[in-house]
Amino acid sequence: MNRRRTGGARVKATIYSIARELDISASTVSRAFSRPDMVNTKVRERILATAAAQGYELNRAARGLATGRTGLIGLVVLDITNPFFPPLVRAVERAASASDASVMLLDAESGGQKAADQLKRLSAQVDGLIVASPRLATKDLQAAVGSTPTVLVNRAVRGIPSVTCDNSAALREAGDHLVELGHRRILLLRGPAGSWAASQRTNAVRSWAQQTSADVELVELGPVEATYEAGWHAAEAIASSGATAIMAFDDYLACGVVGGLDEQGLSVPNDRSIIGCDDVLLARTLTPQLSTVTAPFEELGTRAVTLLSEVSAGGAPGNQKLSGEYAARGTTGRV
Amino acid sequence: MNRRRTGGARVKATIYSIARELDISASTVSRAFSRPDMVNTKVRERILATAAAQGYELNRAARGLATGRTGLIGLVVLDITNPFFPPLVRAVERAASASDASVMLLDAESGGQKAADQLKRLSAQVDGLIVASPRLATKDLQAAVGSTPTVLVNRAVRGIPSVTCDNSAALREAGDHLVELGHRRILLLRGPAGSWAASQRTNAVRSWAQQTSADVELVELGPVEATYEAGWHAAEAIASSGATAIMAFDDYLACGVVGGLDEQGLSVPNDRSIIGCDDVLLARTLTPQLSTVTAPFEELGTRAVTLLSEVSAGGAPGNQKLSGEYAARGTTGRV
DNA sequence: CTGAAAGCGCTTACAG
DNA sequence: CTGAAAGCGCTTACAG
Repeated sequence: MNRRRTGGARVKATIYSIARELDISASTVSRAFSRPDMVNTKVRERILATAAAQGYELNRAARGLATGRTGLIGLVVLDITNPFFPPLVRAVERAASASDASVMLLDAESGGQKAADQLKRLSAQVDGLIVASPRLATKDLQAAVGSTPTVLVNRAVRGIPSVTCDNSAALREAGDHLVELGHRRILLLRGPAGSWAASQRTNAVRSWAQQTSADVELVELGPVEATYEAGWHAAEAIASSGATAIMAFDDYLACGVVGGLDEQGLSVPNDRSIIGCDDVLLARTLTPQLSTVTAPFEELGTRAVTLLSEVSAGGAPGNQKLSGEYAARGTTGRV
Repeated sequence: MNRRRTGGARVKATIYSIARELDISASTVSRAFSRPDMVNTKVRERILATAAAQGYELNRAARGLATGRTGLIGLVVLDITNPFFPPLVRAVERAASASDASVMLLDAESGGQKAADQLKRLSAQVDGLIVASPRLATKDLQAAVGSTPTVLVNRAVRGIPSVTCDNSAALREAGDHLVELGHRRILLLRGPAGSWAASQRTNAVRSWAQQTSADVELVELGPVEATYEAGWHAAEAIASSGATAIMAFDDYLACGVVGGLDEQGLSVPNDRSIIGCDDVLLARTLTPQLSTVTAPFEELGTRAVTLLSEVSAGGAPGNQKLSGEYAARGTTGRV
């Protein structure tokens, strides 16, 4: 057996290969990485140097086995293809890597039993779960999650910490803005049935409509899927509803409505005004730009990661509420 | 110490806890999961039953340590926020989970040294890497990847297998379509400097322009970033270029141009025609829908995963070329 | 088909 | 500050 050795040993670098080369114990090498202040500075430096020379990379699976912590965060999204999720994924990824964790992504593809099974499998491999998958049935969720620390995004389930976005103030403001612009008959295009966010937003708009001093008439349409197509198809009914302004569940849906209204020969904001929610990429690429309620993606992600580490540490944090802000842009005009 | 025991043992389920309960060896339990046909059917059934009863989930990190394969695929994307990536991520995720692997996501956030470091770290934790990050410097890429099996998406680097999309035929077709519609002065809005896909597409359009029998004059603008804003800002120059049609590097950029042209008082397709590339979500949500060259996301993802497993198995597959198709939609009209 | 045993690459309590 | 040793939860060659 003629092992090729060029310069350093060409064997796989481990704490042992480093220890051998330096003639010290593997324990010390291990400590140099896991608890650097426990080892002599000189020694540590030599370890780091030969680690670099050998191209050593810590094997996280092995560490995970020894410590019981994998350094992995499972991130479950409803549908990565929905423009709401990419900015959230990015924020979570950033926050995770800041705390030296990596993220395993699971695209739940709209929930269903398969998603529940995959979630169950995932939950066993990670330190914690961040779930942004509003459609997963609560029971499946609880069952799949088991005892894995979990935090929910934009959804509240009894007993599971969450970070949610309270848009009621912003939606009020949005409604008031429409009133100022002279709108009186306003259509609320409700989001998906069973979506926590959808019912929150619906309630917020309803209560605004009831409490406003103006003589507002709220027409409701839905529930509908939160997709462009759904919005597009709703446009006909919207056009004939007599409403001059639309408050849509989210931007994605709102963009579809704008497209569909165009098909009906109606232009925004001249013929109709519309307001979305979330401020996703589509909101900015729409011409004119969509008036909307912004979602603080960056913070949603950061807080989710922070909450998760609190749960992992044994805490029982409550629900964190962030809030969106109304941004009047190009799709709201005088009646 | 009063351990609570309700029904089954409340200890963590492992192959040992199952073995103990069934009074068999852990080896057999292990085989029941890793190589089921090696164990007696009856025995296997009992194992599976008590595993379910105990809520056992295989610890993949432990398996990984033992086998040297983690069951993890690292997926590196340039920028998850760019609409090109979500469909790709989804396709990869699907294909991975079909072969019982999970994906670890790394958002390279436009490359840079940080991304290279993160990649290096990631590469040590996964069985293989799928890299869709055109900006990562080739050297960094090669260094970070080391000996980890890797496949590139939409980029070709000597010595690394890849799956790319050859759009030249579709771009020719797109060009011909513009000519048919009466366009003669056509502006090529080039993508980012250093992007492999951008140079491919640029070359394809140039060679089409040279070879076409029509009297086409190709005006070039760029390189520019592939973002909405970049497209938007390019619109002024485009408007004054005298070109009646634009072929843009990708859809994202094209949508920005449409927005910017609108700002210039120019409408699409009446005043200008435009064609994008990739067929991302934005292409469909634009009003009118964007004429574009479609990218076969699903296949891109599937093939990448397949290629990766070939590399892991010791093969040295070459580059796989898929191809896009021209889809004439609403943004191309008569001059 | 099954079991005993060694090993994967770390960590960490314990003893120095 | 350092080392020897046990252990994390699996897999697998080897012997039966």
